[in-house]
Amino acid sequence: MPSREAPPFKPARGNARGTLLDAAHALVRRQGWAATSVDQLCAAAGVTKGAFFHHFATKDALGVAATEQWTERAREHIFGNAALAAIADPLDRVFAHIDLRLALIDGPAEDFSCFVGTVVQEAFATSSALRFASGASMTTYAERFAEDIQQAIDVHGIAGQTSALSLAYHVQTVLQGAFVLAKAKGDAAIARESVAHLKRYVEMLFERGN
Amino acid sequence: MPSREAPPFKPARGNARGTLLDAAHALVRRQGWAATSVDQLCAAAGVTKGAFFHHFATKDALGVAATEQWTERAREHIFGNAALAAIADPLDRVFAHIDLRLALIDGPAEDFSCFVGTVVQEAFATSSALRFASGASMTTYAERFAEDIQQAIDVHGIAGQTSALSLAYHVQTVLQGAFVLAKAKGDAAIARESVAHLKRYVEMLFERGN
DNA sequence: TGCTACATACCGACCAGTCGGTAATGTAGC
DNA sequence: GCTACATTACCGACTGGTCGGTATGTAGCA
Repeated sequence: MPSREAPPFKPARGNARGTLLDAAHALVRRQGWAATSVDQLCAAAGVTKGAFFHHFATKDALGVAATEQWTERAREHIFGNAALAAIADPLDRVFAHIDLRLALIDGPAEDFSCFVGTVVQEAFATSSALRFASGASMTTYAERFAEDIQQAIDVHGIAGQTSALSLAYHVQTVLQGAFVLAKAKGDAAIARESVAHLKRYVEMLFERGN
Repeated sequence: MPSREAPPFKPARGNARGTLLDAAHALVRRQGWAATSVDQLCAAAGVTKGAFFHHFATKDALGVAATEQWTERAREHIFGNAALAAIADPLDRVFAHIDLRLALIDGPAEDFSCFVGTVVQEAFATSSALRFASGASMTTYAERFAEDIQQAIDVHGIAGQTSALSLAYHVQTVLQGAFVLAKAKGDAAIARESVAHLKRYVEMLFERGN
């Protein structure tokens, strides 16, 4: 018999904040920002309302924190992907990036769609804090991706006067639009098809494939 | 003195339904579906709650009707555009279509963004009625646009094995994504840039321009 | 002892939806 | 062309429940 009694189902003190952010990512992607209540978030995270408002001053503040965490996770999973980062040729890396995003589009839309895009679609006009955080998230991703694209341009050249940053934003646009179409059609295939068009466009710009 | 007294500001019987649909298009595009309450819709339309539930059984039912009206309006404004329909060469018509969509992207996002995309982003998993209506709206637009694209392919040919319908959906994807990016960046310019990328892609597919 | 990390109970505002009623608009019979 | 009745369009007070947020208390750790 241990001197300590068995853990009496205490929900582990100290991680309420992180659990709430995870719950936000899951619930908001499924049912949107406004339709997700603080009570629902607390129930999903297994914490009480007191814990919620201990960590976040308002629901909006949680949204901002969840957006920042989402951005950080995206950086880790996509730009931190070891196999992808190991690719020497920057253009190969750009295509591998697109292929990675394509591969992630599978199953129900609530699992692959973007938390940030969902939030900003609803809140851009009514919450400047959420609008600003969402804009920063998109900018961070695009600027980081533009670095790879610029390297590819430097090595291989590109058709027309396309800028790396503009192309990076276009990739984001296609992904965000693909999520919307997938939700409307109830099918991820339509989203993958659009990303395939996008990939072909980039191939054409770099005069590769064909 | 007329025998009839002056009209005592009666809000014109018989158009409550249409006014509510217009209010829905405006309010939902600005603040999203869930954040738009029935009371707000009534206030904006200048009708009472009694009128609302006389015409629509539920809030969802109004959403379905507003989606159908949105689809019809899009058909009129875009495919019914006289100058566009008069273009003889189908490929010219396809480019004029894209240019028209590009020209509409101006001012605040709540004025050019898509009602259907906004609704389905929030409601796809929680309201099958709204999901279905949104899917039908997107399908209607894409299938109609694909007719023009198919004619262009028949006349001019196209690179690769691209299908007209797939390309039509891709155009829609880029537009929907452009609306999301415009909201996040607080700037329509980023949306126009993506549509410019899209136009260049179509030009390359049809080996035109450059 | 004092601070952090919660929990519990509660608040007024607002939510979608209901319901009994009224006024305008057909419509059928004579 | 007038009455009787049916139908449609609309009104607004009301309901049970949920909303975001607050006030106060407490358990665990330094």
